[in-house]
Amino acid sequence: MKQITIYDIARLANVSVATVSRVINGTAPVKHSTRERIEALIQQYQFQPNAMARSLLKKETGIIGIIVPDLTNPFYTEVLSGAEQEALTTGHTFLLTNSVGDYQKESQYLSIMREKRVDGMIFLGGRINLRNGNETLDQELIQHANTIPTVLINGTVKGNAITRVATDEYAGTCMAVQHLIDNGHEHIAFLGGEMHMSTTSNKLRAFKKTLKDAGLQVREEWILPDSFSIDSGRGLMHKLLELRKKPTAVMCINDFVAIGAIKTAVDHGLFIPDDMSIVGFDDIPLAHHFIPEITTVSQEANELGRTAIRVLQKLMNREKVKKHTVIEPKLMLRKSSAPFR
Amino acid sequence: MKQITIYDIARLANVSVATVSRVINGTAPVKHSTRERIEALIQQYQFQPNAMARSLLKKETGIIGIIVPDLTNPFYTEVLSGAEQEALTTGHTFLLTNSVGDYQKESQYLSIMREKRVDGMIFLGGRINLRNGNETLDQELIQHANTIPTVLINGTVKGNAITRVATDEYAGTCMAVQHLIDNGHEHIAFLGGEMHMSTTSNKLRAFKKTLKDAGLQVREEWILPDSFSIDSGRGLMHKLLELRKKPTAVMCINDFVAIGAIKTAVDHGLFIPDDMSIVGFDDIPLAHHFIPEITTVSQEANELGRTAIRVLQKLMNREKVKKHTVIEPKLMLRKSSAPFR
DNA sequence: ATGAAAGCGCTAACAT
DNA sequence: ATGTTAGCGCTTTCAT
Repeated sequence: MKQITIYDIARLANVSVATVSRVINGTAPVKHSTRERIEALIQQYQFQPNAMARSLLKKETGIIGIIVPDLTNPFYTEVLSGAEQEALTTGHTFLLTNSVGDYQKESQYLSIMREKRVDGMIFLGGRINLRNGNETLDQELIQHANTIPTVLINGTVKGNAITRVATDEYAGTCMAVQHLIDNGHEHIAFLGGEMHMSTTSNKLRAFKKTLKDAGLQVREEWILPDSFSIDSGRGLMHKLLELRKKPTAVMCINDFVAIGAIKTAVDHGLFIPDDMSIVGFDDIPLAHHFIPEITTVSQEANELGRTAIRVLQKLMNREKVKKHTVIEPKLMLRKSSAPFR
Repeated sequence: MKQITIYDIARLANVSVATVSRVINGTAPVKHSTRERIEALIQQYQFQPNAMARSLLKKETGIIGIIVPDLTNPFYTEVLSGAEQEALTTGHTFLLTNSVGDYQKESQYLSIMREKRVDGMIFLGGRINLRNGNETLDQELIQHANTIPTVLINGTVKGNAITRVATDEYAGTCMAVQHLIDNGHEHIAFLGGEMHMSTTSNKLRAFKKTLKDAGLQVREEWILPDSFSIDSGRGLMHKLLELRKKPTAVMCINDFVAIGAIKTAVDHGLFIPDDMSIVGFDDIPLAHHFIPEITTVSQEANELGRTAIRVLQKLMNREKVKKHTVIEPKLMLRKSSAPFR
């Protein structure tokens, strides 16, 4: 099954490879008759130029490398989907890798991207979400970003050395907590997240600040980090319901935790939102299909992905870009939150 | 930012490029001292061989092309995730494209895969799920599959000309419907799906057959195709509830439709499963987190992805493979179905 | 309008 | 153990 090359076409058409190249790329005028002869041959033999060979000298691959931490998380796939739509406009395709948040895999994939000479890179999750960063990991990433145009989504590295696009999680959390306060809630808990992740500390800071500004007390026993999963939400709500003094509203680190929390609350005979208001974060598609529909903060995931690619495209064109693009979150008022009483 | 090449390293180490190539690939013994010298240089300059150049003569890219119809659909990402894990074992990376079920995009992406000389291809959705196929589209795909090892997931082309891996949707549907019958339901509806898709006709055939074998009547007004979305499920349940004679159980084309159906039913004051049993298909992660947890047929999406890659790996190694690998579905008994009355 | 030939960065015979 | 060299399939001067 030998692949047919430009030489084969040239020989069959009785022209040089240069001429064939010209008709393929339209880089120079070619006599009508010979052009037609060549085009017919290309059609007939289903000839497709070898992108490797071309990339080798053009130094462009048309590929954007993407590193995501979890392909089954709807938030990331939504970002991916937006990015894909935008990348289409410049004909770029994705080399996709799934790091599972494993730093070693991230390193491995960074190498692969370099070897394959991707035109640009998008990085999500993992090392760029560490609360205190990690010198070595950051250095490695920065070095890659020096060779390959790179955009970080919802994260950063030491010294904010790499271009990034991010939702304003702090503002988003403030909006959500304020919404609860405006509804008369004075006893509000915070559920989920891992303390060593920047997301968690950002949201928690916003949470505390908003309570304080409203003159409300921050009760440490109502601040329960753990992780980001539905199961985590279930367990945490369990803990909350065992407390002597219970909150009337709960802010969750994300929609998964909110779903878990609601499930457990419902299992315990509570009515949501009548007995307790619960709000999430992310606005995954499921959030507005769940029963009850979940009040949450939209990260505009699709837009986040699109924007990241737009910024990356500029970067690849050597245009000037803002080091930091902020996407404003939106509060999505739905059915899992209600006025107190 | 000129990329450093093997020539640069060779010059700096006072050896020939061949020697450098040898230490990089370990293809021949190199004197300890020179090896160390070279390795140090590689480290120092962060040299990474250009995969394009290598691929050009090895005729291997280490890339598997994937065409999916919808990146935001949890079923597909679950398949993708399984595939990714398996591909990792042979160091393959994914060139991912999102066809949105658009045949023209599929064609475009097929071309890209050819140009980029991917080592293999996985194809999901779109043209391979057409009930009656499409001569031209099939021909195109078959032609590509002749050059590039290709595996179809849950679909086929004319004459089953391409290797495929698929869930037994027919058997899965039979299991689910039989489960309803075993629970005393005699009035069962079928919701969702588009009639021109093979999935729909396969499941519908199974549905009718199972009812008939149980001596039950198939009522055409209870067979309501439409599409595969949550909104579709909502609309269809709406229609169902307007009927004079209502079913006591519903088989849905997939979990999305089931979710929509449940939502509408609940909105209308029905209790699920007490007033009506509803079962889905796919077992997306959400299915067992929904309230109520949804009885459904697991497609073993992760396993489906893994298997497809395993088959593809054999294909790429020119090993002999079965033209058709079947994945057996599993019935997941949960809370959205219950005995009649 | 077309052709000849150099070169992109690497590997693998073939020599030494 | 190491070097020389011929490609891999293409684009792009530079000639003609």
